Amino acid sequence: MPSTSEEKTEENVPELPEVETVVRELRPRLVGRRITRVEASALPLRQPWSSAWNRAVTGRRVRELSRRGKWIIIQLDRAMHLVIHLGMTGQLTVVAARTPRLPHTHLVFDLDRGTRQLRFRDVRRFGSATLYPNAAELAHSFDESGLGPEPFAVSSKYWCDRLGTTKRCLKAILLDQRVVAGVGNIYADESLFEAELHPARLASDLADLEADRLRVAVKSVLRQAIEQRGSSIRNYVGGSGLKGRYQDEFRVYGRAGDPCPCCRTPIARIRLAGRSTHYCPKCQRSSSK
DNA sequence: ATAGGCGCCTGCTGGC
DNA sequence: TGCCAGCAGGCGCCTA
Repeated sequence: MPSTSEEKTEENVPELPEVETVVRELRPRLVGRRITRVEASALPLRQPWSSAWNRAVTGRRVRELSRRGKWIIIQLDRAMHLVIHLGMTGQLTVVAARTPRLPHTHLVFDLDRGTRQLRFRDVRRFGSATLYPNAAELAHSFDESGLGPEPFAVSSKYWCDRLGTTKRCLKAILLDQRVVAGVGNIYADESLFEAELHPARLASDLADLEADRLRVAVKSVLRQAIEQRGSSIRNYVGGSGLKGRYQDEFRVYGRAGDPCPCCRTPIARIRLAGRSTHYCPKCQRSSSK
């Protein structure tokens, strides 16, 4: 295991592959450790950290780390669950306690004898940390928000049903966490390119074959991104100090004006579902084919 | 049901 | 050189 995990100052855009990478890298550094002290900054995150939670988590051991969509789930003793969302700029790391604390560090958990710390840093504070007393409360919370299935568990039938019964465009569908959990702006664009589908196409206008092409493309793009440890646009994510490499594989995202890797047509950039959207006007036709 | 807009928040960039 | 508008966007909320 690498001995240090330095934090970087730049930002990242954590979607499913980045969150998965964080979970994988933190798991061996966190599972089995006991939280011995908690320190919260004065500035609130999206979900303010309650001082009562300090007492609740102190003394508990970390049992397991998992991921659901873009949510990081830290299971503690007696089924208590600490759930973290990285928002836009969140970073979760385990470091030696002596490591200088960077600005915008909002939560610090001392581990074991205080030689190491779990730190949550978030420049824009779009992230959150929430404590659930048991698994049922957590499940209820996910349920209430309507969080959709994991991309790798989406069946062909579910997907075609969901797409067939909505008048929304494909980009909006992919960004909707209730349809499928974990896809954000980058992987939505990359998946639509992979599937050769125009982001503005109406979901209900797709033939089942086209819809399924998108389902498979999402899985494929996410899987490859996870293999590359996610994307580091201006930085990297995670606890091991290794950069993600998937940003080198982007075929449309952030490449407006660049030649399409398939046909050399300049990549277009439009605004869709309130997000900047990148696509190839030739490979991704707006009408069915 | 769905689109669109806003607010949250900070840091960077480009135009003048 | 300096200033400031614009932009980045996940999510929850609001209105039309």
